[in-house]
Amino acid sequence: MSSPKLTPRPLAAGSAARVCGPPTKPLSARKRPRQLRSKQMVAAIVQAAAEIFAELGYAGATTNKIAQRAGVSVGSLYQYFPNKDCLLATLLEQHHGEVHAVIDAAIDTLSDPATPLHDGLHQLLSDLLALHRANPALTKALSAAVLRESPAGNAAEKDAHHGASQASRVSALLTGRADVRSGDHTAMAAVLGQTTAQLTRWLVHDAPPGLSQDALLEEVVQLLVRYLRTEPTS
Amino acid sequence: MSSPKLTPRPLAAGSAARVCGPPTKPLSARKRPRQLRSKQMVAAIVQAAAEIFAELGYAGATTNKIAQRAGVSVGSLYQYFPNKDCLLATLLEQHHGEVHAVIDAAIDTLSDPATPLHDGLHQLLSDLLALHRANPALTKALSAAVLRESPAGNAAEKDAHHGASQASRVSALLTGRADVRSGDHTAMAAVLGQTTAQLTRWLVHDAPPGLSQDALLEEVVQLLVRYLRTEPTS
DNA sequence: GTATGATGCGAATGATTGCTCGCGTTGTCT
DNA sequence: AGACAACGCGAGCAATCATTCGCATCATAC
Repeated sequence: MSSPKLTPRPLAAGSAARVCGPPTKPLSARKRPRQLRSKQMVAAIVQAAAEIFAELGYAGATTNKIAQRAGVSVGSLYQYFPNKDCLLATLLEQHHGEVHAVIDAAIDTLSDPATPLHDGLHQLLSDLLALHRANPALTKALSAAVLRESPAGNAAEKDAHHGASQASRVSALLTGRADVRSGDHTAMAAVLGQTTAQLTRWLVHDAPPGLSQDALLEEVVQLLVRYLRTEPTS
Repeated sequence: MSSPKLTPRPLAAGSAARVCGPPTKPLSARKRPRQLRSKQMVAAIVQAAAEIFAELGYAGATTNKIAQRAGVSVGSLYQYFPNKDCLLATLLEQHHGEVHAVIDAAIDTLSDPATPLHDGLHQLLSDLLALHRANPALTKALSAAVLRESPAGNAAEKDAHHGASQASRVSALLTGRADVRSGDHTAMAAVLGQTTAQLTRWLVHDAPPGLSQDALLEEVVQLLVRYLRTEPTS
């Protein structure tokens, strides 16, 4: 449906800037943009892909539509992106980069013992929310696409890698703060991370009607703060 | 890609037991199984659809493969299911039914003030986990399919409806229990529900390696209990 | 200025798929 | 037995899509 099967798709991988489709052997890399116009073209294609994926979702998007929106021909698109999945991988990588930046900032903020847990988490959640709200349709499409199997192998790996490193930083953070209760900080960091990620998505994409976003955001912050803080007395 | 566009797919909706594709006008219902063999056939098709969706995901599944697995012809399949989406809708409805049953049971359990918050929530989480573990691949495929737009319109509606009724029951439950802190119980019920749903999926499908499932389950229970309970002192 | 490779193009290819249609079978009623 | 309807079949239609290929155009080195 979207990958090499018999004869007409023996091609493999490489992307605008890196390899991308790592499944099979013949890892023939794709061309890299050298001249100015081709770099602009790649940028236009990525932008168009973001729009089309946002509008139609991964399944509904077609490489022809993306090329058309970008104002280039399909052939040109395939000159820099070996296949549709690589477009997705590029977008995913970009988005993950933004998310990780926000998280890193939050980790830094909370590394200062003077920052109240509540404030740091509130800041994190609002930043994440703002990020998703900048283009809700795209983030939704990306989340959906990630769920399919074999989305974009190496983007997932890269994300998992960075994610793991962040998880250990968070774990250390928890251990370092006096206002965080003791416990298995590794597990707590994992729960914290997932809860943040999942509930952020929820707030942006399926906000329950009739409840204020701000109120819900504060509820989520409460959820996290109460989970982490040392009991007032106990 | 999967729905009527020009001329060759003017058909509309109806399912093995109910209408299913509510988008356009000509709501010509599908045949209903009357004789025994046709009922068996419908059951076989549903079973095969569950297997194929689980193995290949929604996108990878084809009606021909499903029919083949069920040991019937495509034509027969289309006699009872107007389109691929209806197969998904049927599976979704079935799964939602199971989930809601578990939740209802938990609500009942927790309605008894003698049941500790922790125990009731632990029970809920483990039941949900068991449910997902019964067929992880299928539940994963279903979650992924739901994320696409226009998955199966009326299954989503039905679920939303039942979900809303459960949310208000949970809200009342929170208000009724002495060990639950005061606050916006409507919002809290929403957060509670989402957290439960999302983290359950996480535990089943992306369990972080190196951490015991039981330990993580207990962490999630802690997350919820600490969120809800009245502060030991304050 | 002209040779050479990078760049760009888009019609065409080959495969896949959702779904229909005409015909043969089985079950039921009388 | 005869007749009618429910049932079941699967080749094939019409459409969609990812991807390719041969050719035209641009940039640059000489």
